[in-house]
Amino acid sequence: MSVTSHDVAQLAGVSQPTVSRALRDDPRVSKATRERVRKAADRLGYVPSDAGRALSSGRTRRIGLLLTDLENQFYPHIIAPAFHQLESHGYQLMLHTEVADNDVVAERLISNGLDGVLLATSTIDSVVPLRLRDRRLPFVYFNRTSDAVSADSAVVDPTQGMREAAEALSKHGHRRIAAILGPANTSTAVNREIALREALAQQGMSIPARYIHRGPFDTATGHAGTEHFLTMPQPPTAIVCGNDVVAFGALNAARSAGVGVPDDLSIIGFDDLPSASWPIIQLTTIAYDLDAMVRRAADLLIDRIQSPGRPLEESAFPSHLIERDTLGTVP
Amino acid sequence: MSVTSHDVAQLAGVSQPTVSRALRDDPRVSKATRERVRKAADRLGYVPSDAGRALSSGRTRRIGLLLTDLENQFYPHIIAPAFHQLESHGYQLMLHTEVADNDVVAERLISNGLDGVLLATSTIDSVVPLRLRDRRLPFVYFNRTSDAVSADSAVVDPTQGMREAAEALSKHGHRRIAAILGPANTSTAVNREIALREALAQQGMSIPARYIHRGPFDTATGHAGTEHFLTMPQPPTAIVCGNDVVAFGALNAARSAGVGVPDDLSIIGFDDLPSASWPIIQLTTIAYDLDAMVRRAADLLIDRIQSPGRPLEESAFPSHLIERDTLGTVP
DNA sequence: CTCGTTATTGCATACGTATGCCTATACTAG
DNA sequence: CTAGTATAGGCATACGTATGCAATAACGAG
Repeated sequence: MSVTSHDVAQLAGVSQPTVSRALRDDPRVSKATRERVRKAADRLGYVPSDAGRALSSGRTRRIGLLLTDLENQFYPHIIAPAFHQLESHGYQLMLHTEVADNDVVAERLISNGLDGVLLATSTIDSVVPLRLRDRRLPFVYFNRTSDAVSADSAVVDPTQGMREAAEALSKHGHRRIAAILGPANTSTAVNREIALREALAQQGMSIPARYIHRGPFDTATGHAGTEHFLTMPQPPTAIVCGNDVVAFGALNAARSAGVGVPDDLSIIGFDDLPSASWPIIQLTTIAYDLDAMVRRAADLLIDRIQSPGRPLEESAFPSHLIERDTLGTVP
Repeated sequence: MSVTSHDVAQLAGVSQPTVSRALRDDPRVSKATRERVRKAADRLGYVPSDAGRALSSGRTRRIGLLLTDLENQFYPHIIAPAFHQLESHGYQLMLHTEVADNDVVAERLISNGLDGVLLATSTIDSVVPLRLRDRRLPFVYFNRTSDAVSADSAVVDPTQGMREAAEALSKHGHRRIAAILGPANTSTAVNREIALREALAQQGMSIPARYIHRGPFDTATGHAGTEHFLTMPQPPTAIVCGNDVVAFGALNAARSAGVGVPDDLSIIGFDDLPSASWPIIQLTTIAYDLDAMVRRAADLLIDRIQSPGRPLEESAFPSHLIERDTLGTVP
């Protein structure tokens, strides 16, 4: 049906292995033959089969990216740089998402014959890292980590950003501060909460339990949490959100409720997504170099694939506050 | 290294082909053996290799999705439903993006051994459809089409939406109407322009050349176009945008310039992305059922794979205007 | 008791590429 | 002139699964 390296070999008058070598610029084939093979391949429109390659070489030059869900506005900002960074190293990206059964995910990752996996999703209790380790399938934690299995990682260090946020909140006179946090079984949610509490403590403040709302990192969570806070007899004057997407939900809830931002309510995000700096949004948020973080994760993974024995590398990216229009002074 | 069907066969005391059949519920293997094989497979943690399967069966159960770029805010809304619809049919999704050389893209699609391709990107002059046709690789046009090669397609019919937009604009007293359109080599941009011009003509209006701005379907285009219009001695009172992402750019430009929307300027989008209906945005836009369109495209493709001979199916999804807060009355 | 059937399983092989090893040729050094 | 050494290419085979066909066993009918 389709044209194979054997067809090319026949046309060029060489053996199939020579075709394989010629087209991959193996030094063992002479310049003349290489040219002849190339010409034949072009003429037949030969395209090597990844499946054949994978089976024979044991490598696919494909890398999996595991996300919780694709709907989330945060993920495109991971997918794009990951795709390009991997592409520049000659790797292709395969998307995967969590499904109900954790083991099914692991099976898919394995059956795909991936050379490595970027885990951008792992909850603390996921079995995926275990399964991957058992298979000796290289992987890197991105954004989140899991204590169960150690691996290279690229994450944000929220301490500096949260410290600056706490200082700014204090300086603007905020005392009643709420937080809308991510799921308790994600390292990101936990780390940000810890950093936030410590930073507030240094300012002599704290968050009471009633000012805490938890949920997935999406707009619905931000919306629901903010709505809830606004019905309180003494609503908070500021809300620190688990990430920008949550903060967008908070902004929407405030607008719907007719509550002015930042006059009546201040909102702080985390991630500094491109849309956070849009003139119509101008979200005050904690920023870090997301693109660089993605690229680092990709590089770590490729490096790990090529030298499985090298020591673990855990890189944390610093964060800082970017003040825009959603943080105001308490009257 | 990894466990294969041979290992399972040995443990279960059967031949390798029997393992293959047993695990795929082939009726030719007895219930007893099937159970024995399953047990052995579980015990060894056997996971079949996609590469082996692909090579042997000629099918990969993988489908490619070709996009122009991953940065664009529009694409996540395609990727997610496509991913899930394909998954529900037992197919996996592979992302691909256009790169400088058109032929390189086609080669990748081919070498991947995909069972089919969703073309969400094809410019009118792309060679990709030609290459795919030559390889007998099934594909479906999504959103855009190309005249060079006919294939199943799922697209928006903008006529009704544009008609309603023109009526609404007219009713609100707009006479100076501008448009920020997509690239001239995309069918979407062309179709929307035609529909818009016809609809305006029915209202006795038209768009002068100086009120036309063209560029990629991104926020930068919307921003630049709007900035440009606003510097004119007689700026338009309304801008119809090629899609919502462009409209977001327009909103930003207006805000930056201190121009009120909709008091000084009305803006209309196209797509009705989830964020268009956010309280803090409230974009007036032309809507259609994007999710259904994606699912249709996926279904068409799978159907085409299974019955290559069936007649062509071109489905157009109707559109309509959704009035929100960015369309106002001219003073 | 024999023959035709059906139900199960195994055998052989194909899929397309990569790679270790051997061979043949040409070339260099002594 | 010979032995040693690159250099270039071919041969054989492996990778893991699926599948057409043959083989065996079990079984019932006559």
